[in-house]
Amino acid sequence: MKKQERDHEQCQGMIVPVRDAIDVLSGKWKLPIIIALGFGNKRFGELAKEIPGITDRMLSKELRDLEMNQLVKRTVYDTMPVTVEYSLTDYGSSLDKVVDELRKWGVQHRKRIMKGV
Amino acid sequence: MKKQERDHEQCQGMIVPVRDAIDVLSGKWKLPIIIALGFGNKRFGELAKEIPGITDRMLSKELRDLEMNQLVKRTVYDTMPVTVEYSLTDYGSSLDKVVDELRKWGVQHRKRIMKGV
DNA sequence: CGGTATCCCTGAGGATACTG
DNA sequence: CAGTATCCTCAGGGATACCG
Repeated sequence: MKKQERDHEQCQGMIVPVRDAIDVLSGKWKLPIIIALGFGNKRFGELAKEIPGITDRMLSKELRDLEMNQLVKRTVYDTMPVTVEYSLTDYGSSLDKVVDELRKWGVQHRKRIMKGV
Repeated sequence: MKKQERDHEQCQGMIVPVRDAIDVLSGKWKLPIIIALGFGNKRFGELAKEIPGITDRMLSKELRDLEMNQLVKRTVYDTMPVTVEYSLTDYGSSLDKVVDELRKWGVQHRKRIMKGV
């Protein structure tokens, strides 16, 4: 096999899974929600406070998406009025390292921008 | 300071930089382009071949975005007809670990989906 | 070869009001 | 409290054609 062919296959081997990940995590809000839940289970209103700028509508929608992808678990307590608690699943927690690298890069990026490069 | 306040601040300290990163890397195509260039400098047509499904228009637009953010460098060679080569900047290469964690997670995710969980 | 110009459409995301 | 309902805007992205 030629070098270009090897390169091409290796390249696809990276691009395809990364695109799978992007598809699940797409949008402005999913990672912030996952991060917030990483600090402990939270109720709807608590999440809304923790995530700057999100509307109720988007929070509701994104939580549903994350629940469908089994990254987040929704638990309803039969109190009066009802309380609902959101938590990360183990699968959601497996994004830990991704989030951490993204955070580290983001910190460096912000520094760079601030210096006005 | 109370525990909730500490948690809140720590949480913001993660969310804000991650959102900075998301803003720069947003969309379906930027990370795939960066990955492809990680395998070596490439010309427009080579990139188009390497990235499944991208249109010329999107490739052109995304390359401009990445160039503006100094993740990618564009070099024009004065041949006939002109050839243009794209390469990762050092800054672009600094996304290395982010991409790798995303790839690892994506591989696991694909396995999980395939099992039909 | 390495793009641009147009046109178009969907869906992400925002604003506001309302409900059990 | 934990959302829905409704309406709206805009940008991401696709298709096709064309250009130096």
